[in-house]
Amino acid sequence: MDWVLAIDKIKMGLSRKHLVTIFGSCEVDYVGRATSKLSKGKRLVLIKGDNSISIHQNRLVRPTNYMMNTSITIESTKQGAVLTAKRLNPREIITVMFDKIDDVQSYEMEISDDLRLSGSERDLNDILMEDLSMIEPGLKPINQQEHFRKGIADIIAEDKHGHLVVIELKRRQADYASVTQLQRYMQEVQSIKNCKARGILLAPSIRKNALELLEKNGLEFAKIDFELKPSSKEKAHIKGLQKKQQTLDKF
Amino acid sequence: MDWVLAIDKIKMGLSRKHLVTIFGSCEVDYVGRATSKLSKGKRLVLIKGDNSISIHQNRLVRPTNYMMNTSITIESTKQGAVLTAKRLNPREIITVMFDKIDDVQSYEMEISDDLRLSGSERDLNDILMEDLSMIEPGLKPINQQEHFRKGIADIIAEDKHGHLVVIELKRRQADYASVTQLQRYMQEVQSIKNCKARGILLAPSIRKNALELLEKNGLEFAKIDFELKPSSKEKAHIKGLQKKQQTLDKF
DNA sequence: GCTGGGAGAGGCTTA
DNA sequence: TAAGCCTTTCCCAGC
Repeated sequence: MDWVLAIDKIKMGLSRKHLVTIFGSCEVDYVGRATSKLSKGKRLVLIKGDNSISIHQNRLVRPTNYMMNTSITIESTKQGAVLTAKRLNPREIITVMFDKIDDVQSYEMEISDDLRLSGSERDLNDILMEDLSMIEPGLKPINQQEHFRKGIADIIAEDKHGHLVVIELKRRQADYASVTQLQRYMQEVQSIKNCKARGILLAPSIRKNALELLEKNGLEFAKIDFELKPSSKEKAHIKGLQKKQQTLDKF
Repeated sequence: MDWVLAIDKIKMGLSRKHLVTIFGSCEVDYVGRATSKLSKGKRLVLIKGDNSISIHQNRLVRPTNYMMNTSITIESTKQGAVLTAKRLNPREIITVMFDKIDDVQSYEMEISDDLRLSGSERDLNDILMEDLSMIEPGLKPINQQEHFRKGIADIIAEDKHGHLVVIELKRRQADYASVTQLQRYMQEVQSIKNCKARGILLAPSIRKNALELLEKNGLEFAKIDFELKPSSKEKAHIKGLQKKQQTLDKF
C-alpha cells in the first residue's frame, strides 16, 4: 500500500474518531510501567475513538501492547512510517515502526458504551439481598456493600439468633485471598460492633487449602449454584444453596 | 457487502488460521461464566489463528466480549448471518447475530508469541538472588521460588545472625493480599523448620492500611527502586533499597 | 478532574 | 488438570 495514502487514511480516521485498523509489518517498543520490545513481524494495530490503542499478534485475546488516553501521531520516515502513542501520568510511550503497511481501514462508529445486561456478582448480590433465607432460615439482610476502613463487605445480615453475619460472595472459585478478605471484615465488624459475628463465604466452589484455612478460623462455607439466563431481561437465577458446614449454634 | 461473499471470506480466513476482522451491525449474546446481551450496534469482531475471538466497541482497550479456545462457525440466516463461538469446560457460548456486514478482512500472520517484557517480577527476583546485600548486609540467598504446601515463597534467605528470612517481592504497590501471602509463608516456614523467622515485603511502595497490618504482625517492609531498561536485552536495574523499619535485632 | 484504595479476571507456570 | 499467583487493570468514592 502506498505510504502517503496509508498515512492520510490513518490521519483522517483519527481526526474523525473512527475505529482504525492498520495491518502491516512493524517493530514495537514500549517504555513505561514496564518495558518491552517486539521484533519485526506482521501485526494488527487497533485505534479507537477514545484514543486507546492496542497491538495484536495472531494469538490470544489480549494485545501484546496497549495504552489508554493516548495522544497519537503518525509520520513518514526514511524506512516507512512511525506511529507514536504517548501519555503522561504515568509517563509512557509506544512506538510502532512500520516497514510495510498492507492495509488501513477506518470505520465510523459511535463512541458510546455498549449497554450490557449481565449476571454478574452484583446481580447475585441483589438477588440474595431480596431473600437470604436460601442460605439459612431466618437470615435477614441488613446492608449491602458496606464500607469498612479495610474493605467492602458484600452483605451484612443477622441470623435468627440476632447475631451479625458477614457474607462474602464470589462468582467463581474462592481462594486464599477470598478467605483473608472475609477475615479482615470479620475483625473489623467485631471490633466496631463489639460483638462476635459469623462469617460465611458464598461461592460455587472453594480450593481445598482455602477451605482448611477458612475452617481453622471458624468461618463457614456455603456452596451457591446459579444458572444463567440467556435472556438478559431476567436476572440470573439461583438454583440452590448448600451449607458445607452446618450452622454453628455456638453463641 | 454481499452475504455470500462475506461468509465465504470469513470461512476461508478461519480455515487458513488468518487473523480475521469483521465490521458490521450485530447483536451479541454471551452465556457462560456470566451472561450478557448487547443490543444492536456497530462492532468490530476479531478472530485470531488460535481460535480466540473478541468483540470491540469504539472505546476502551478491553473487548466487550471475548473467548479463548473456541470452535467457531458462521452461517447465513433469514436476517443475515450468525456467528457462533463455543467452548466446553467452562461451557460458554457467544452468539453474534449480524444484520449487516460492512467489511471483512483476512490477514495472513504467524501464530507466534514474540514479546519480550523486562522489569517483570521474575527479572527482579533473579537480580536479587545474585546479591541480597542491597537489602541488608550479610543477607545470603538460600532458595528461590520455594514451594510450600500453601504457596510459593519468592526468596528464602539467611541473615547475618543465621536467622531465616522469608522475602516476598512485588513489582508494584503492595496491598493486603501481599501481606497475607507473606504471613502464610511465614507460618509454614516456622512450623516446618521449627524456629522463628523474619519476613520482609519488598516493593516499590505499600498501601497505608497494608503497612499497618504488616507491622502489627511483626513483619518488615523494604522499599525497592528499579529502573527499566528500554532495551529488553538487558534486565531491569535495581537502583536502590531502603528499609522502612530498621532491622529488628530481636532474636 | 484527579487520586488512591480495593477487588476482579485472564493467562502462565509448575506439579 | 488444578492450584497458585502475577499484571501495562478497572471502578468507585472521596477530595
